[in-house]
Amino acid sequence: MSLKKIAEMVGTSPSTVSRVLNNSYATCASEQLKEKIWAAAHEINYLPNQSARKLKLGEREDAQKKTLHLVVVLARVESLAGDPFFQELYRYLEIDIFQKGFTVEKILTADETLRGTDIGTCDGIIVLGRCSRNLLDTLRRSTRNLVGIWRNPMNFEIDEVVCDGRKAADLAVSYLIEHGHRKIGYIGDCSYESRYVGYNETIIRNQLPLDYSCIIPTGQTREEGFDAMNRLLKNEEMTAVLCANDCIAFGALRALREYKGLGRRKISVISIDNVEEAQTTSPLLTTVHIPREDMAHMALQILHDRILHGHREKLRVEFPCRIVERDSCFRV
Amino acid sequence: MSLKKIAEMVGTSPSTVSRVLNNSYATCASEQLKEKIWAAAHEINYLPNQSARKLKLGEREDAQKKTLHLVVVLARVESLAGDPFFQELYRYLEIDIFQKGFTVEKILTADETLRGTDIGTCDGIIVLGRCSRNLLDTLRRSTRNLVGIWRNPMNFEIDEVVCDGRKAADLAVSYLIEHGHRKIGYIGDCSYESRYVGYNETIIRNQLPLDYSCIIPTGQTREEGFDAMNRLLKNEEMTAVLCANDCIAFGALRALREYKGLGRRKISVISIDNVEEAQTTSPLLTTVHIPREDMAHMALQILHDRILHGHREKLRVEFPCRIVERDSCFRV
DNA sequence: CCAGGCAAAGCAATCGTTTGCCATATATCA
DNA sequence: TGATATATGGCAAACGATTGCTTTGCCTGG
Repeated sequence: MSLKKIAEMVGTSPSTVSRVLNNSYATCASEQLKEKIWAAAHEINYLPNQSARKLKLGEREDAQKKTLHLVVVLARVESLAGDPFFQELYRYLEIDIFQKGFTVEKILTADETLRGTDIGTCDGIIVLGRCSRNLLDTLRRSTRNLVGIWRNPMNFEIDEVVCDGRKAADLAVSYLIEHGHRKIGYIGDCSYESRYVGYNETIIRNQLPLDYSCIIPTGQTREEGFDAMNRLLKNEEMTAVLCANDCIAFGALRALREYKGLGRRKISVISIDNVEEAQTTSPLLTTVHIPREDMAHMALQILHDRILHGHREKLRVEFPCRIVERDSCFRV
Repeated sequence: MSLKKIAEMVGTSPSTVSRVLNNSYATCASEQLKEKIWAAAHEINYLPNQSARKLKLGEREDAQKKTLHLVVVLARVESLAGDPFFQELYRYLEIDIFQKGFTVEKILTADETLRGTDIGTCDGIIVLGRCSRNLLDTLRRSTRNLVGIWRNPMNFEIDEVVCDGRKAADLAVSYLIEHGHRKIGYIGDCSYESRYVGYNETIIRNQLPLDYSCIIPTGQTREEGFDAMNRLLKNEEMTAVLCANDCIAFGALRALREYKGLGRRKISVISIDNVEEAQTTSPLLTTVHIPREDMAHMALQILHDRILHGHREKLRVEFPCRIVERDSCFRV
């Protein structure tokens, strides 16, 4: 299944076969020979060896080659691979890349080693989610076409497409405050997450009390959201809660539905991400939309432009987020 | 960033550098030289060119090589890429492969062309979801290590891991019948889907009337499920409905929640797949569990075994499915 | 003092594809 | 007819990594 075999079959040389199969030159073989070559190729079901192809073609620095090979790096697999936000984001990227006729390779990494991967020879890299400076430096050394998609602002020296988690949280908390809530809880990651910072800032800016018994540090799964909300329900003054992401909120909503405690309590729930699932929960989830699709498109566009036209100064595109009002928040 | 460059830096030959970096032979260089080589490699942040590596290593037919490269083919992108069943299935595969230290490449294809992909040189292929005989033949010609994961039995001549959609539907409908339902609707694909066949068979076997006004042929999105259920609600005798997959059911449940029609109707909803989202809907969805995780593991195990120990006869592993009882079905 | 053994390192071929350049053969024109 | 284009196709050198074989030098035992 190599060019040489085809060449032997029809009695010519590999070079001619290559040129015919790639349509490289109009006049490289007679019509008769061309036909025989195509026939032979079909007969043995020829597929070019991509390794050989890339090896040879890699030298050529012309960015006009038809098929770009992109790499998407997902660091911190443990926490990010299961997050529907990144799953949906990646799906948008993948479909878009597919439709453009390019190829992608997704690289998972937990310990940030990149051995065995193709990042050295690809045309561009997209990094998903916060990652270490160390990893980023490694990536920077292997390509000049590097775009990050973050949910937190990261002052790295690469092109970035961001949607600021601090602002998203601000939007959500402000929305709750406008709806008359004074005692607003928080469920989610409290260590690095800019969303937590946004929550904090907005509470303080509005001179509301910061009650640490209303703040439940937790992971980002449905289960954890469920448990956290059950704990939070012990606080009788709290009327609303911001969940750091939708998954947590799905669990929280379930806890509320199953709540059998005293009295009739209507707790408002808001969160951030607006993944697809938020359209069918009960009640439908009010959440802050992070424009994954737009972000994916923009990242790809920047990368494509970089590859074709080289580098200008560092680019930073920030997307605004917006509240999607559904049924999980009430006025008090 | 090539072996040659490192060799030049330290004043030796590429062969020696290769052997040192790969630890090929213990005695291939003096300690002093080794150190210098490692230092140089770190300095220029050397990463081996995978294309060159694969090209060279490809010849070696020994299956003992440490790092297997697998390919997962997802045909019919349009309909399958957005299906959470396949997303979750792929995630299990991906994580498992990642943890084993192998590499994967996911190939999307709509028109079934495989040009530009690496299927010719990989160690094994997994096919996700029903695909054409034509595509399968192409794949078969490029590797002997080929496993399909189907939701329908497909009598192809390759190893397959299946969970029979007909039986799943049978299970679901029987469950409804046991709960006293006589007029059971169906929402979903009616053209090829074995699930529809199962629905039909079970209705007939139980001598229930087959009412085509209760059967809504539709796609597989939440939206379509929502619309279909709204149409179905016009039929006043129907008390239960089987949705061909969970997504449809999510939309259907929402339609029920928002139903403002006459009287108090409790429609039972059951579906097939048991994707993660089914754990947080309202009401929690009763559904037939398709063991994606087990199927993924099994497929990988078969493939691994094939690669290491060659071929015996064709393997076919069928996984049983089971009802996961939650809150969306009622007794009449 | 010499044969044999081993450590240290290089040579060169190879994987499959592409492509610049060269060599024919045939056609065209002055 | 001789000179010049043009069609047709092959040669061989890359791309980067790996590895069998060779070479060189040094040490040791007889």
